[in-house]
Amino acid sequence: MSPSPVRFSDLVSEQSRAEIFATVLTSGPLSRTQLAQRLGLVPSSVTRMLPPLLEHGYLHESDTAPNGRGRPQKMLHVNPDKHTVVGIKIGPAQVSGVITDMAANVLARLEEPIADRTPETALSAAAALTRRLLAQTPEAADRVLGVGVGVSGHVDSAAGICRYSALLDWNKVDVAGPLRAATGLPVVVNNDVNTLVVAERWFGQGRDVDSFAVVTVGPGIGCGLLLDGALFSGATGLAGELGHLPLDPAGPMCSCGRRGCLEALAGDRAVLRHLQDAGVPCATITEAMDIARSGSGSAQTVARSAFAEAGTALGRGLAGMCNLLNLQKIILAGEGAVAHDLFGPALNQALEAHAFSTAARDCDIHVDPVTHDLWARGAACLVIREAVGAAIS
Amino acid sequence: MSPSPVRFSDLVSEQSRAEIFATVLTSGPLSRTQLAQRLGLVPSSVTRMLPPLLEHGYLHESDTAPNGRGRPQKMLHVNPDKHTVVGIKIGPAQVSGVITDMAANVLARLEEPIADRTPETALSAAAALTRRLLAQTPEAADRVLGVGVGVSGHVDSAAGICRYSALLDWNKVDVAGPLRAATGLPVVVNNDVNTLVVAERWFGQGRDVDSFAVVTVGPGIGCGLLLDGALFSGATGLAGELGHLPLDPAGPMCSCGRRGCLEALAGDRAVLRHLQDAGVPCATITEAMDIARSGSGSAQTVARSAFAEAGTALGRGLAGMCNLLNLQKIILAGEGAVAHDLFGPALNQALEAHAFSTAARDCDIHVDPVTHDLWARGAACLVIREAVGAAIS
DNA sequence: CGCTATTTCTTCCTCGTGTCAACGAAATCA
DNA sequence: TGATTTCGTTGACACGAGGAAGAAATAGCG
Repeated sequence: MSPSPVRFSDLVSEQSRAEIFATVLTSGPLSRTQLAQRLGLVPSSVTRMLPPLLEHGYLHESDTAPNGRGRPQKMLHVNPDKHTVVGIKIGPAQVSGVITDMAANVLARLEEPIADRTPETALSAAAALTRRLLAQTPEAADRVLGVGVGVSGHVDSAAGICRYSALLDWNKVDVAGPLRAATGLPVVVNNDVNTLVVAERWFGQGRDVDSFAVVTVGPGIGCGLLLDGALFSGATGLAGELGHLPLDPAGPMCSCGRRGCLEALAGDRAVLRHLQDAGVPCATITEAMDIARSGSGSAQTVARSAFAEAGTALGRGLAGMCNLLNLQKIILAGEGAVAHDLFGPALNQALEAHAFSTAARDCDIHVDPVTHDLWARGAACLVIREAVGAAIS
Repeated sequence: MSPSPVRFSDLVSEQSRAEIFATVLTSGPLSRTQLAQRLGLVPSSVTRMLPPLLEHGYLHESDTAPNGRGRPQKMLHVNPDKHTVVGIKIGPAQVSGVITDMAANVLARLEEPIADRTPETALSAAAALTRRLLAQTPEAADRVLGVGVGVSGHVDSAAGICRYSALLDWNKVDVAGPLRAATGLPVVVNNDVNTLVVAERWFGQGRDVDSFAVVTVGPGIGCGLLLDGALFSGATGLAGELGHLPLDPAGPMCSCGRRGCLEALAGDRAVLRHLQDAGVPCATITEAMDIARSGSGSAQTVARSAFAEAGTALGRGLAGMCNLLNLQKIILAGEGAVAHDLFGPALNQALEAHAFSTAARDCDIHVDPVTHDLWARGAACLVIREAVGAAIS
């Protein structure tokens, strides 16, 4: 039942071929000349590299399109159906998965609540989900390159393990091993926000941006970094812990035990606490958004100021990050990003106020419309990235 | 009088030759086999690349040293006297310069107070200093590779201009142009802290560290970053503005006009303010150190707590940076680093308290004994780096 | 002393990838 | 129809890298 993995890397072994593929994949249809320019090569080099990619069907040539004067260009584009990829996101209450083609188009999606967040439960759910996804789309099953997994917390990507996750209460959990054994497929694991970074870099808002951050807003504040064109993980894979930036020595207690972390000031819990302190009954962040958007009277005022306060804290945190890293773009994602209408103005104001020199002006803030399978799609990108030899990202 | 610049890069044009030179330069004498291992090459490749470097005298071969059984190794080392380099640091009240050999050994040093900090005054002082340095060491003058300049503030290294410097009150000042015209030498400009980063990476504490920061403590808080082995400057060269990390919304006003920046909490001025508020008369930071170290009674207590408070703020700021970047090392430098005995314990405690997971344990804090020409020596390293094609750092 | 083992370095070959210059291909324009 | 323009290919060549094999220079040992 377990399909044999296709060795994409055998065909696209050389660095330059992988780069050609990656460039065509992310930068849409390109003529040979355009491709050469983008890669800093001379056209003849591109010509020499192409045959294997075309013969094996990784790239296609479209009909010639007249282009004013001169010989028309033959556009190259990837054949998205050549391979498929599975992406899995492991959350504390559910495991969600997608199967996508090479362009990260979702072909099928599944989701499964899990009874507890033990590694055994989560990983067997992930394996089951993978099997069901493959069974559901048999035409994709024999072309699967591998499985990408996004896990919240401190992930050692090379070893395929999760070192520590507060959200999942995991400690040194081997993720790649069990999944590889259960599915017979190559498995790539990374931090969940890093999967978003790769996805944005390849197919999203980070396509032509050399330095950006993806900041997820929700129960916690997460952050993934792409610096000078490369995913940045830090010395031990811990980079991006924006959520625990100390912002206020007199601030509220954070779940990590310290005072005034960004997460304690701008996470869901901070908004809810603000409402409760003001005597407005409210249990979930969705409810808080409803009150702020369409509530009435003082409850609405309180709710709005709760989100504004969170936005101010987030703005100060992002300003700190911009000061330190001089990013070109920050992409706000995650479940909480839908409340951007509520915290956005305060965020921008605080960012502008605390950013040094041109740091805020240099940095675009972009809100990514949160689709439900964004996480899993990001995880799928991990495998595509791995397959082309990390030529990009 | 102006010596003709030697085109080092013409001889060491190829990437790999530059890498060989850089590796021998920074990693001491190496045999061909060791060199190959370090560069991830096979020994024969090293053999093939060496002849031009040896012929032109950039590298020397020492006598064979018996090495137990087997053919003895012939060690390679750089010939530091092959070229010389000028390093200039432009400060608000003085310009200092050094002339060094290829190993950044200082051959001569000069310093000149400047009457005002206008670009004209500072740059003509820098040019004069360069001329005097070369006149002073005629044996070095005909072998000068170029001039490296370190300037505080926001520097566009590629364009050779200082975009903005609060300390110097400069705005879009062309630094490289006038100096090149006045000296007839190639000029490399960068942020002053970045020159320290390069120096540490090449000859100092960052030699084998892939991700570290140099944090300068003094009137202001500066920071230069080396991330994943490369100097990180950010999108517009502004990266490293650690000094204006917002740490306390209720904190004191910063010179930048905001409240609670790290610089306002941990810079020299913060310490002095603390003393003044407590009624201890004290004009300079050196005086404050004296009081804290060898003062008496309540004045000493106040001074000590002033430094401790600064250390706590710095620790919180560094914790934020560690959380975000998961650095392997932080090197404390700058004039204020000599007060490490006074603020160090508080710094470490705050760092440990606010760092997430293993971020603090993963990160060594190192204090660099501040030598007087550290800055200018760093600027000299800029040129060496440029000459070898930025093969390292 | 001569032999072998050992380590270092070199020589020679092939391969992959890049450039350059010249040519062929396919359209528009006159 | 032919000139022009742009795109792509072909073939000759350079160069860095790897691999196999051999030369160089030592220590140890009978």
